[in-house]
Amino acid sequence: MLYTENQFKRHTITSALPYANGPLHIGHLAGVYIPADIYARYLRLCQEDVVFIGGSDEHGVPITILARKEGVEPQQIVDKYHQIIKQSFEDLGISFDIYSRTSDPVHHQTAADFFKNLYEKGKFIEKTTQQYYDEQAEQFLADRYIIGTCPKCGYEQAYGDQCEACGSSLSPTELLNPKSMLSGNAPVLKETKHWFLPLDQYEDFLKKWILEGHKTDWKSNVYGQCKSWIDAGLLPRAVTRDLDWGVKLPLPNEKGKVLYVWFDAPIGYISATKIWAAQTGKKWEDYWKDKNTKLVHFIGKDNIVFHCIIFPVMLQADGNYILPDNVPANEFLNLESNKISTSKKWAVWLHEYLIDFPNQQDTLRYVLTANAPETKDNDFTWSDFQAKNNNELLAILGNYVNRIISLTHNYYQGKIPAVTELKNIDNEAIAQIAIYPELIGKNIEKYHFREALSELMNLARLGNKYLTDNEPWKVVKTDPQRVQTVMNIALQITANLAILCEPFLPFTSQKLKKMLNLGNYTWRQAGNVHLLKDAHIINEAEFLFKKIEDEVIEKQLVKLEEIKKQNQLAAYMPKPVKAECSFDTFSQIDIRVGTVLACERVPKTDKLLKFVIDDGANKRTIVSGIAKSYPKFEELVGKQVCFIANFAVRKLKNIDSEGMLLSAEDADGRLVLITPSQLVKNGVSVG
RNA sequence: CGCGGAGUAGAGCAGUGGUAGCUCGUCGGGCUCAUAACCCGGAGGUCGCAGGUUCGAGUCCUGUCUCCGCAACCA
Repeated sequence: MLYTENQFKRHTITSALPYANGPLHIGHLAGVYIPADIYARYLRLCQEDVVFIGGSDEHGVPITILARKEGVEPQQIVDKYHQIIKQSFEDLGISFDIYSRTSDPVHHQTAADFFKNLYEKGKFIEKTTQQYYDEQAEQFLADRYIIGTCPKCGYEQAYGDQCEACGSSLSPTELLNPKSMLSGNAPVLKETKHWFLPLDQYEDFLKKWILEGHKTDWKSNVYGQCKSWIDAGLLPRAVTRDLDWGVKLPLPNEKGKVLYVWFDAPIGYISATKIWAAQTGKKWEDYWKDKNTKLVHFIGKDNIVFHCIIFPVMLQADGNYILPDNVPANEFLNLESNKISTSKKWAVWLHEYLIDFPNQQDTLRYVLTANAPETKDNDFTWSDFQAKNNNELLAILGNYVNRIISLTHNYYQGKIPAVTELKNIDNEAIAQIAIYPELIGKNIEKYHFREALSELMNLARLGNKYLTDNEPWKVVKTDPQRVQTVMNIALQITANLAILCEPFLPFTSQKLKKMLNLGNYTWRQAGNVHLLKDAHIINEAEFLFKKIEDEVIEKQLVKLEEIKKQNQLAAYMPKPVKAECSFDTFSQIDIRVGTVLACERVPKTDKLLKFVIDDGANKRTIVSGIAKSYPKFEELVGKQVCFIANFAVRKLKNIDSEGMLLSAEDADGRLVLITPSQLVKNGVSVG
């Protein structure tokens, strides 16, 4: 039984299938899986009939490219990441009823059947087009895998779909001198036949269903995005690809073609349901073809068009399926002000988090829920992570539980005391407690998870205030009867917290129930002060949360700093070669080797070091601006360096500098002195 | 002038016409059962900018700047 209007018998909850070409990061969790998990856990606590589906998306071109790069079969790539991803979900407590994968035979069969069915009903249009083909790699090329010269700005590294230098969108045939990224050869145009889903024929359906039907209940970002697509006019969209990795096209005489990954991926939701139903003795059709089933897709904003336009059109074309009731897409989560990026490794990886923060899953779940990008892109920072753990989770919730349990053991040896007499202040607290299940539940049902979590914390705040207002530690000396009542209610609040925190903080809920010896209650059974019976025995207190110290956060920040540096190095592009220079011009410069005799900082400067160099004949002073790159400059003494010997003397900070040290500037701006690879005589020339 | 979303206290976020709110931080006080945690109170914002509609605008309209995402074979 739910709080908001509910005409549904059961719920099918899907979460976007993560692409199996890399591990999961906090962006995935915050955007999709935590909200979906809260929703699923909540509905189960409300005793609703729920199936919560996840799985790996294992097809598509990037996986074949990655496999080629690593010299393995695509199957090995997806096996590897499927395992890692699945494990991360389990460890984080994402309570999928099934976590499947699109390489599963049941999925291949389901997707092929789905296509064949639409094909036989004449729902597709066939078109033959010219497309670039790499003869050496023996495959057709996706736009992104063709590089050439941009016809608009002349940039030589433009992609087949877009020039990153001037920003204009391109089609591969516009590129001058196109080259395949696979072999480096020039691709050739070749005819190929594909099947298209005529989205344009469904415009009226989409207008009615989304623009009229979901104007108020869908989130503004989702609705706006759909409206924009529909208003712009939809075009037929290819549902097949020339590729050998994916679901084979179930038509005779059509070798080397597979279903477009976006056609097959959402069918993964259906095939996963089939597998789950077979394992549990349910009927999968109930969850996909019964009007009394509520279908909800949890996704990130990049996926809106596929879940709101394309997949619904597929379902509608079939005609027997239900459509999603809602698609609560989240915006994106940034990390320390920068976009999370798998390729740039700018991410907090879940499998690493679990090692660095063992048994602290709920801290991450809490932080990502409290700061979820529900209405706009939000930022994850480690200092915020620390603050939310220490000052909210631990201080408000963890500490409340701890003070109550400790007091119960101190005063009553762990036995729940009976209520003696209720005063106004108690009745007020009881009335407050009663509103929470509905308050939190309604927010969850409206997909306001951030708000729901904040209300949960308010219940803990209520407990803290109730305890402070009643001061049992004082009253116990004069009126022990009164303390029994206060402690009983305070304990009942703790029991309510144990139940109501389950969707958000499942590990904490588990621990808390164990501490209280609390049985399994449904959501509806919470909200009152009769959860713990008189004289019921509770267990010893244990900490729910661990304080996170500065050093731990510092370590994470250093890790990110390191990644930033590596990215800078990786992104380095050599500068264009300078204009031609004659040998005569070059030989006017006298470059020599010398040994550093002394080296010291020039006072009141940031960058300057003063060197004394043995140039074979004399000592010479050279001032060089490399101090930032050599914090341990004293270690340079004794090293051989190269310098320009015939520059005119130049005054720097009132020191005569007799030459210039040669150094290479690394991609990150660090200066590295040039030094002979073997010991040579001081004063010899370099040329 | 492609489309969509967003710009509100130091930070992170609510708020779709009627005296500007929440969490954290900060300052002051109280308490001492509790992982220096808890409770109370204060300070702090001309709601990106400029116009307009209205008795009244963060909220509606127009323009403008900035950030993010998407642009249909990047899955």
